[in-house]
Amino acid sequence: MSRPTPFFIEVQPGDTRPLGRQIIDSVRRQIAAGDLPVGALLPSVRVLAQQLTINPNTVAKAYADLCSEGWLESRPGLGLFVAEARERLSRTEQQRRLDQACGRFVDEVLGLDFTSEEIVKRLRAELQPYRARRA
Amino acid sequence: MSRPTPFFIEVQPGDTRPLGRQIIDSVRRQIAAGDLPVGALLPSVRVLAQQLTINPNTVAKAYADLCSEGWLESRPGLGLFVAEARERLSRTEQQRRLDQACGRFVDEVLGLDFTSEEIVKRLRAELQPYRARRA
Amino acid sequence: MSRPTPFFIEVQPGDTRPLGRQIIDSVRRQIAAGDLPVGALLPSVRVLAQQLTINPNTVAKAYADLCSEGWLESRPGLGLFVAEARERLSRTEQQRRLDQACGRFVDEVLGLDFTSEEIVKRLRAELQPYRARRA
Amino acid sequence: MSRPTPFFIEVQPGDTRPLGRQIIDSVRRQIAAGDLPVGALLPSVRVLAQQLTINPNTVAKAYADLCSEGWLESRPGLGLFVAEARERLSRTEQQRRLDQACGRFVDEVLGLDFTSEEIVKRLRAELQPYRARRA
DNA sequence: GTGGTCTAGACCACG
DNA sequence: GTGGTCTAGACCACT
Repeated sequence: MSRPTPFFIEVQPGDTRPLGRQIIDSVRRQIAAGDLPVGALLPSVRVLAQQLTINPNTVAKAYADLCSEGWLESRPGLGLFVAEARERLSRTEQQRRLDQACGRFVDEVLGLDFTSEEIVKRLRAELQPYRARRA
Repeated sequence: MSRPTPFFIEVQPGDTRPLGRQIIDSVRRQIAAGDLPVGALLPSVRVLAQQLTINPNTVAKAYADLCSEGWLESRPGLGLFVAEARERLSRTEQQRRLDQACGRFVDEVLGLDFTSEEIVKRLRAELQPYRARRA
Repeated sequence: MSRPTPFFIEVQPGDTRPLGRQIIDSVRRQIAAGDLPVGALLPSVRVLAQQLTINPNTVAKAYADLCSEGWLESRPGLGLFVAEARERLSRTEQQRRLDQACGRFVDEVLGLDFTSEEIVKRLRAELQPYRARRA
Repeated sequence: MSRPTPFFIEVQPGDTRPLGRQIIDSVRRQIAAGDLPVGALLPSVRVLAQQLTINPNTVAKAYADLCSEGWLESRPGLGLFVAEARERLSRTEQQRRLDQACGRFVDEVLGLDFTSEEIVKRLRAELQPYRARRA
């Protein structure tokens, strides 16, 4: 019987993202980096809510989103587990999302005085840890 | 006697960004790409609003934001003009914004089945046209 | 459980500045003087609007400007907070703004019968309370 | 018979002040610095308007304001001349204007990372040329 | 409850 | 004609 994997999320005071987003992004990164292996059990809604001193509804909503995105799986009565990696989105949908992300990214860095190469280099560093799902 | 530079912007129905954001992003890209040269006169608030069939205040707000970001300059009674490029933000602030943009970008592409190289290649293509302000 | 810091702002009838400007200037001074510490929660848009008997949009606009200038930070659903101080503008941009402010100031005091020393003395007094961000 | 003193005003493209303000400020500075001596004849409204390629109404309005502030004097049929220096405003009114200018100035330099001494030093330099009216 | 966005229409200063 | 300010009221997402 697996106990919840040690699970670290902190709500950063300086972070302006909505709480739910912070949880989702954090879990996704930990899974993608391999820190949360497939089959790992996550802390329950109420435990995590208490730990972060936030509203349980916020946690439940974040978990639900992670399930519908295919990162987590709910086994009723047992809890939430990290799901097997699987292709969920069509190729064209994935391409669409990549395009959209690239567009937003460029909009955000447009006025900054960096060369394309500086930007790409910085981005590579950020991408580096997350190879788990592809290998 | 400078007439407004031909100026193309369309409000895409499928675009989820707020209207004002779409205007801001479009103008910034056209300036950064060199399509709107320094000193160019922009279409008036009322004209653009009518052209896009949106509320003039929405346009005015977008223009105002572009002014405070240093892309445009207002001449009372005359109109809005593309401003001289200048390095407005401190180096550390620029780095902070690049970091933040990279973080958001990775959060968006995390579950997609692309290699880092595929992602970087796609991004390079998106960045390609915008060298004006740096060269 | 932080309640909004007691927050005093009054719309002066004799003040010719736009309402939004009065709010912005007042908040900036209170932050710079240390009366509003980092992390302090500001009164909500609706509450302040009611307190000043002005339109909520006017307050929202002022708050938004303070955010984009880096004085405040928005946490969706929670409210607006005094942001960590950070050097946002480049040195040359800061110099540019100081030059511009000096120019405007001299234009305003030109014809008044004060010596430079009288003017400087008066200005020192005005500057005195605002050392918080620099010290 | 005095001919118009050589008189230099340029409308700066980078200057965002209204045209009328630019004229007023420029004339005041030239008088206060002693470059335009008492009794000097200014170029006529239509000449200056043509020289700057702006609307004569704008020039006329600027000249009228300079007259009502006591910097210029109109001798009907002859033209506009630099007026004798005289105290036009009450002491309390002068004090009120100085206070107001100091307030605005501080509002403009608040977020900049300069010490009071740096600011005062920069301002002294700007004030330096204008002693004519007080001596 | 919070802020964010958009619409609609008024009034002002500037040219 | 231009942009800038303010008011009024609607709808959305987040907590």
